[in-house]
Amino acid sequence: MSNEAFRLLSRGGTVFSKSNIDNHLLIKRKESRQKGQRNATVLDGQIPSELDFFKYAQGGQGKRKIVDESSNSEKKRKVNHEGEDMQDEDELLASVAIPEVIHRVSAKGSDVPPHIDSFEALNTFGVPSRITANLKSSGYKTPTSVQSYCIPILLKSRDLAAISPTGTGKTLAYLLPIFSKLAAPASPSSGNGVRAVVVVPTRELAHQIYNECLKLAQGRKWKIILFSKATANALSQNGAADKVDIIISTPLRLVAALQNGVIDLNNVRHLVLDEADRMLDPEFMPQIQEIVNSCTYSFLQKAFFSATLPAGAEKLAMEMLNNPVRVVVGVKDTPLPLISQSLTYVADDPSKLPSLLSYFAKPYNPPVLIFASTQTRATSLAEELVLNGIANVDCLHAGLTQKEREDAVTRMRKGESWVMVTTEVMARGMDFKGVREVINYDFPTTVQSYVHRIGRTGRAGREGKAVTFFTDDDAPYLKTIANVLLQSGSTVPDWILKLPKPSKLKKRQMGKIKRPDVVNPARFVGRRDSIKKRSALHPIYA
DNA sequence: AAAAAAC
Repeated sequence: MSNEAFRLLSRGGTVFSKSNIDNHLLIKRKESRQKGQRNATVLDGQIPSELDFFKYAQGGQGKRKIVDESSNSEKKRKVNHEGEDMQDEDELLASVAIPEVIHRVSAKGSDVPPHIDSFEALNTFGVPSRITANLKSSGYKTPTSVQSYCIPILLKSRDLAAISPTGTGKTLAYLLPIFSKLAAPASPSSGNGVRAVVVVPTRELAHQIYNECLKLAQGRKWKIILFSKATANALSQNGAADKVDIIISTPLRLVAALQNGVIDLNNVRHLVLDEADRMLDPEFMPQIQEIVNSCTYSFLQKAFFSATLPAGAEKLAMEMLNNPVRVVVGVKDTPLPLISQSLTYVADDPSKLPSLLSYFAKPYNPPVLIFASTQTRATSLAEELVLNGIANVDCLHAGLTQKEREDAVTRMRKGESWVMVTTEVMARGMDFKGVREVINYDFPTTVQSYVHRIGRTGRAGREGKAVTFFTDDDAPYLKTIANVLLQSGSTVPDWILKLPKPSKLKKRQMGKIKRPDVVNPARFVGRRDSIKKRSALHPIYA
C-alpha cells in the first residue's frame, strides 16, 4: 500500500468529532489568555503570525486548518450566544502576551562581551540595517535570553559553547551573527569557497534551519545551500562552489563532498555545530573531526549549541574551542517548566497499546507527537492507531524515502497530521509550533533523549504537555527520569522517588531488554519475517 | 547500553 493510501485509510473513522476538538482548543486558548492577563511579570513573548514556520514550509500556504476553523467557530459562538463583536480569535490572541519563563543566565570566559537588551542595540555592532529590517518583518521583537547573550559574543568573533533549553531561539542566536559578519553576499573580495557552515544531525533539521536562513536573507542575493546529493553535485560545476555564503548540512553528506573533492572548507569563517552533544557522539565524532580539520581559515570561529551537554561531551567541546565563552541559560539538562510532565505506569509492553487507545478516547489536543524506540515499532504503532480508527495518523522515521520524509514534515507543518508517530529522528530541534502534547510510548534511554523529545512541545513560551509510559522493564532508569521531572517543577509519585539507585548490573540488564518488533504481536503471529524496514505501512496491508 | 541517524 502506498503512503497516500495509508493517509486515506487513516482519515477514516474518527474517534472524536471535529467539534469536540475545537471546543477543547477554545478552552486551551481561553486559559492562556486569562493567564496572560493576570500574570504581572509578562514579557512580550507572543508569537507574531509572521514568525510562524507554516508559511515557510514547502507547499504550506497559510495557517493550519484546525486553528482556522476553531477561530471561525469561536466567532460564530460569540455572535450567537454572547452577542460580542466579531473580533477574530487570532487577533485576540495576538494582543495578549504569552507568559515567558525568565531564565537564569550564566556567561563565563575571559572578557565576556555584555549582552544586549534589544535588537536595536545591534546598530552599535555594525549589523547591516537590511538584517535588522528582516528581523522586524519576520516578527522578531525582543531577543530571548540565549539571543541577547550569544549574539554579541559571536559578533565579537569569540568561540562559544551555548546551552539553552528547547524552543528558546538558538537558531537565530547563531544565524544572525553569521549574516552580519559575512556583511554581503559572496564577491571576489570575500575569497573563494563557502564562508559559513552549519552542521546538524538530521536532514529535517537542516531543512528547517535553511528556512530560517531564508527569512534573514530576504532582499539580498545570498547564496545559501541546503546540502544534498543534488546540491553538492551542482557545486562541482565550474566555480559554483566559490560563490557560496552558507551551507547547512548533515555530517556524512559534507564529509562525502569533501572526499569527492566537490568542495573545500578552506574559506570557512564560521562553523556552527547545532545539537552539539549529539554531533560529538562516537558515531558522528570522526566526521566532525574531519570537518573541523578541513576548516583551515586562520580566523575560524566555532560555536556549539544545544539544550543538553553532558560532562563528557562538554569536555570534548571545550577542547575544540579557542578561548571560548560558555553560556548557560536556565538549568542545564532540564526541560522547560512550561511543559507539564507526567509518568504513566503501563505494566508491560502489550499493555501500552490499550493505554494509548484509552488516552485517545478522551479529548486531546492535536497535533500529538508519539515517540517509539525503533522504526518498525513506529510503523507498527501508526498502523494500530489507524486500524483503531484514530484520525489523521502519520508516521515519520529515517527508514522512509526522502520524499516520504519531506511529505510527512509538510503535512505536520500544515496541520494535516493530528497524530505523528516517530523515532529519535524527530527528537531534536524540530520546531512544530502547534505541538501541544508529546507521548513517550517507549521509555527514552537517556536524560538527553527525554529532554529533547518532550522539548518538541512548549516552544517559544507556549505551554505543553508530556506523557511518558513506563513498564516494569523500564524500572532501572525510572528514577533518573523522575528526577528530571522533579527538577523542572512537575510532580512525581512518592514511591518512584523512593526507589533505590539503579545498580550498574540492572542498567546493563535493561540494555538487553528487547521490545517486540511490533506493538501488537497478536496481529502478526507467524508473519514477523515479512516486516520490511523501508515501508510506511506493514506489507500485511499492501 | 542500544537504537537511530548520517551516505
